[in-house]
Amino acid sequence: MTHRLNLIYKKLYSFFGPQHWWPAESSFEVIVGAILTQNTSWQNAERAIANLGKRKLLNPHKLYRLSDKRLASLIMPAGYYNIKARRLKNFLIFLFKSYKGKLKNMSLRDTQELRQELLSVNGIGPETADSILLYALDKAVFVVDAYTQRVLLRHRLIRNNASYDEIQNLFMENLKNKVKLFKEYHALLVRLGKEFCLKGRPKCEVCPLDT
DNA sequence: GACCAGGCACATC
DNA sequence: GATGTGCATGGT
Repeated sequence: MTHRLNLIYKKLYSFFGPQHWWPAESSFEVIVGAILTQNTSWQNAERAIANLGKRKLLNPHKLYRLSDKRLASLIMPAGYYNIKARRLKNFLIFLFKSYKGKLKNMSLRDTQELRQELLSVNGIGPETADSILLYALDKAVFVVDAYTQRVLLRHRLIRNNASYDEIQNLFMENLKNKVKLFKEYHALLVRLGKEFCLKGRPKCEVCPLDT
C-alpha cells in the first residue's frame, strides 16, 4: 500500500502541480476558514472571510469580542451562519481559557493531546481539527474529507464504510515526509475530486490516476 | 427547482 | 455503531 499511495501522489503532482494550500494570510485565518467551510463551498467561505478581513477582525481578540449576532451577520455568505458563529466562538473561548488567546501557546502542546482537546470543542470534528493541526499549526496529521473518501472508494483503496480514523491511518502509516507531503497530498486529492470524481457518477471518466 | 459544496451535533434505534 | 435530521448560502 505504501508504494500504491506514493505512486498516486506522483501522478497527481505531475498532473496538477503544487496546489499552494491552505490559501490564507495567517494561521488564525486558516482556523476561521476551516470552520466556515464545513459542508460549504470554499468560494462561499471566502466571502465570509473577506467580510471579516475588510473590517480587520481576523484576529482572536477582535473576533472574541464581537457579538454573536454581529458575527453571524458578517459570515452569512458561508451558510449555517448561526451555528458557525457559535462554533467560532466556542473555539475562541477554548483558545482564551486554555492558551491565553495565543496560537503559539496552543502550538506548543503535544499534537495528539491537542487533537483531543480540539475535538472536545463543540463544533470541531475530526476534519476541522486535523485541518487546524496540519494547515494552521504545521503538525504532521493527515486530513480526510468527503473528496478523499470518494476518490479512495472509486479506486477501491478502502471499503465503502471505512471510518475516518481508518482512512487517516492508511496515509499516516504509509507515507514519509510528513507535513509538507500531507499538505500537498490532501490538496491534490481535493483537486482530483472536484474535477474528475463527481458525485452521483459511478466512475471517474478520464481520471489522471488511470493513465 | 433540484442538487451540490473542503461537517458536525444530536436524537433514536 | 449505523442511520436520519437540522443547519443555509450561492453556483450549476
